[in-house]
Amino acid sequence: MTPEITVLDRLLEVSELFQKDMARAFAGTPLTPSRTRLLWELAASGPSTQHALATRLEVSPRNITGLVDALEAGGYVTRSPHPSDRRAIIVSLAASAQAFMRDMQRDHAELSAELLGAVAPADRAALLRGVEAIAGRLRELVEAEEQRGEAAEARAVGE
Amino acid sequence: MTPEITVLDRLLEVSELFQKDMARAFAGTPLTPSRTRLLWELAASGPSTQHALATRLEVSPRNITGLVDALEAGGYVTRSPHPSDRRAIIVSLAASAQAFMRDMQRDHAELSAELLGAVAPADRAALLRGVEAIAGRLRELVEAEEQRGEAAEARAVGE
DNA sequence: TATTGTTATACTCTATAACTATA
DNA sequence: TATAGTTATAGAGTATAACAATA
Repeated sequence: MTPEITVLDRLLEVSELFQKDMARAFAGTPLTPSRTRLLWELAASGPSTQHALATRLEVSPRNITGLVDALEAGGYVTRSPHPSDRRAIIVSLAASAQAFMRDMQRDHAELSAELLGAVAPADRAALLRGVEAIAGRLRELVEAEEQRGEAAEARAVGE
Repeated sequence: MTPEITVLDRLLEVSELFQKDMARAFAGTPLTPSRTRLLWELAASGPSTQHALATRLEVSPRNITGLVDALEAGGYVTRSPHPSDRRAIIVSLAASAQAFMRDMQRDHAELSAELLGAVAPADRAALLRGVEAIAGRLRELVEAEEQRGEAAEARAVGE
């Protein structure tokens, strides 16, 4: 009774291969998956406080301190004072990192196109719809889990 | 010029959500993604030496030592001497973990079915073909990268 | 009193290198 | 001489808790 290989397994394999590819691409640089993720977030949302980054990336503020420390040391980001709140720090992409992120985005788009190109043209629309449906359903399931978890926590606190 | 959301992005999102779901499911247990991965490997391939696990999971033998230490302490696996090679150690799933893994496989299969169920029946065949094609192409790309890397290493050693 | 970021501490994952016991 | 696993060491990601400066 060997378990069947399912669509889900293939999706997870794609993600694993993708991460392997990234790791190889960034070997020899100070960029790690977590740091790269922070750079993507900065590229997408613009200069942000560390607190905002922690919230959006769903990690602890302490964790952001470490990631920003490393990225700042590598010249990828800069820290500057918040104009009105002297407790806060604004993290921005360094000028060179902006060009770097544009390259990353271009490479990512090219890879996406390359992979979609491997799919039979007649299958592409259904593939897109199908993946969208799977992502949507999984989002629902995870959200339901989260709410159940929060409810349990609230009960525990209330006791 | 906001980057488009692509099939690849959706695939990566699915993987991220899946991992989030796993993390939630294993909260409060000593099971982490790496340890769970080792358990899956043992369930799939049967009792194995640590060296074999290191090779198949593509991590260092030292890393396996730590993972097996934790899993052994948690009662998930047992270490026993190799029958003919006194250097080697055989790692096996503990009896309780065998039942546990059957449950995991069942849950995984149910989740896969649930997600495929969210896809319009008419789209399913094309989805399967499409995801297979993407995984295949990405496998090729990563393999090509690997070989280029090895060639470069060989040149460096030869110098 | 609440919030922002940091220091302190701890655990996990991971790797390389040196070492022990065995092959 | 080569291999299996461990000890030693180190860097990275992550979390919580305590604390300083500011709101």
